[in-house]
Amino acid sequence: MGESPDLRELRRLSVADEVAGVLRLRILTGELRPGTALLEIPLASSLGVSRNTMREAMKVLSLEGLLTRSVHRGIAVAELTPQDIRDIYQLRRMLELSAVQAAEHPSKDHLERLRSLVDQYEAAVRAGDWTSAVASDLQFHSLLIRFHNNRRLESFYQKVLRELRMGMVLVDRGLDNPTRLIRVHRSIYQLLAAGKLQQCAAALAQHLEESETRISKVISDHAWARNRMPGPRESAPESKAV
Amino acid sequence: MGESPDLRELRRLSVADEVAGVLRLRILTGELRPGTALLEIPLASSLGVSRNTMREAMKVLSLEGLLTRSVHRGIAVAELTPQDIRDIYQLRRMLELSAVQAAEHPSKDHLERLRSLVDQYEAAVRAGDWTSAVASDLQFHSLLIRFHNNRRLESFYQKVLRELRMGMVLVDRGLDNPTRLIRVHRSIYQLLAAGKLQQCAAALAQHLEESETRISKVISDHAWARNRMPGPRESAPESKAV
DNA sequence: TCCCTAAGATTGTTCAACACTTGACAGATT
DNA sequence: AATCTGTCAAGTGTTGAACAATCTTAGGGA
Repeated sequence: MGESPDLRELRRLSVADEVAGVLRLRILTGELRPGTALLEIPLASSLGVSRNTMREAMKVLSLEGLLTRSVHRGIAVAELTPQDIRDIYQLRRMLELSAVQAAEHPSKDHLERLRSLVDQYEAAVRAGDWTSAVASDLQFHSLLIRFHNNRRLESFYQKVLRELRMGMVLVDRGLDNPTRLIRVHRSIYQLLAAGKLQQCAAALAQHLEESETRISKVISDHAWARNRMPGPRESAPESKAV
Repeated sequence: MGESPDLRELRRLSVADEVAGVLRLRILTGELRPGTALLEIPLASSLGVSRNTMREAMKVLSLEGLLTRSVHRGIAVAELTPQDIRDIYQLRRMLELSAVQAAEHPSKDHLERLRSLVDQYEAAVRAGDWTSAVASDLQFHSLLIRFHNNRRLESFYQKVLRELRMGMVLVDRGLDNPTRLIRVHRSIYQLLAAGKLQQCAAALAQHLEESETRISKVISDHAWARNRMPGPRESAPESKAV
């Protein structure tokens, strides 16, 4: 297929990975809704890549838990069940709270980045750009995990939050009081920067609690259209025996 | 390539996933040593599959962290750095200890499975089957995580332990005192079953400490053959920006 | 010796074909 | 009418061959 013959910027990424990136974005922004079936050939040609490349990209996303594949039946954008929400928030509590409590000597750089994300979040909310607000929100929380100083944990946590983000984008548009969340984030940041780690953890815990309540309510309300695919639905990503 | 025309047992797995399974096993048993370069075409034809299928399988394993790929330069079995060991054991402490402490009301079935793995471990050690011993060992620890009752966490943890297992198989053949580890495992199990969770956690903590010391010593000793690939080596699995 | 270039090898990507599953539909059977 | 069965189309799973892009290596020239 005819490509733009640019050598944009010495790409270090394979086309397949770029395609995975494009799809990931479309899923996370809600442009591709959960449950949507994805056909290999139309999707591949719409992006100007071959079917094999598209398959590689889809393999990536299905391992990330953003797509679910059942053999010979097709691929669809993953859907979050109430159980998924419960799992994810249990992990958030476990990992974010202990991260904050481990933040004895935060680096200037790290704090600065957190503050910047609070600002971005505020700007996005005020601008009404909900997709971008959700992104800043989750990036903020993801950055908290960095206090554990463990790359594996960080990449796992980003994967977890990506799954959540997929649900949040659809969910929170009609949020009653978004400016309140700005204050909450800012206060979490300030307590952290002031070294009041226990208070910070407490604030964070309450924030997570409210967040889970809100999203799990909406998710279970949306459980109407989920009556197809009666087969046993695996909520965890593809995996093999050890 | 000529296949066996059997319909063995209505396979629910794609060939690509089966191939991934074969390679995973070869890596985890140490048949494929860390650092080994993998060529697509020879490997594919040796398993009787096409190159595309082999690529899909390799994509899976590289996302699992068992293979490292650098564009246009090839794929190799991943190597554990001392930093990796540190990360992994930090996670093990964080997740296994809290799991044990959460085991207030263990199910009969769960306890039974743990006990069975202790037995398997003992049998493997006595039989001198080190590969299988390592497998039982890590399965035991992986099963501890189940007390968290969180599928995402469980599948993440299995991935982490797989990375570790790759290193352990090469490492521990000349272990000075393997029967001592049998006693340690058994005592961890017994404390758990007796509900003495704090003592159990303490024993587990010490066990992990010794284990880390032992393996990190051997890993850093083995750091001689690691002088190729001077480029920036990513130890975390492939990932994209959020 | 050092730099440059060309050749070879290997990966990245595309294309076209075929086999196999699945789901749906139409006709036959009761 | 309801159910069963065979057929068929759509879509995925897999293959094999080709070409493009890139890295590595070996020579050749200064």
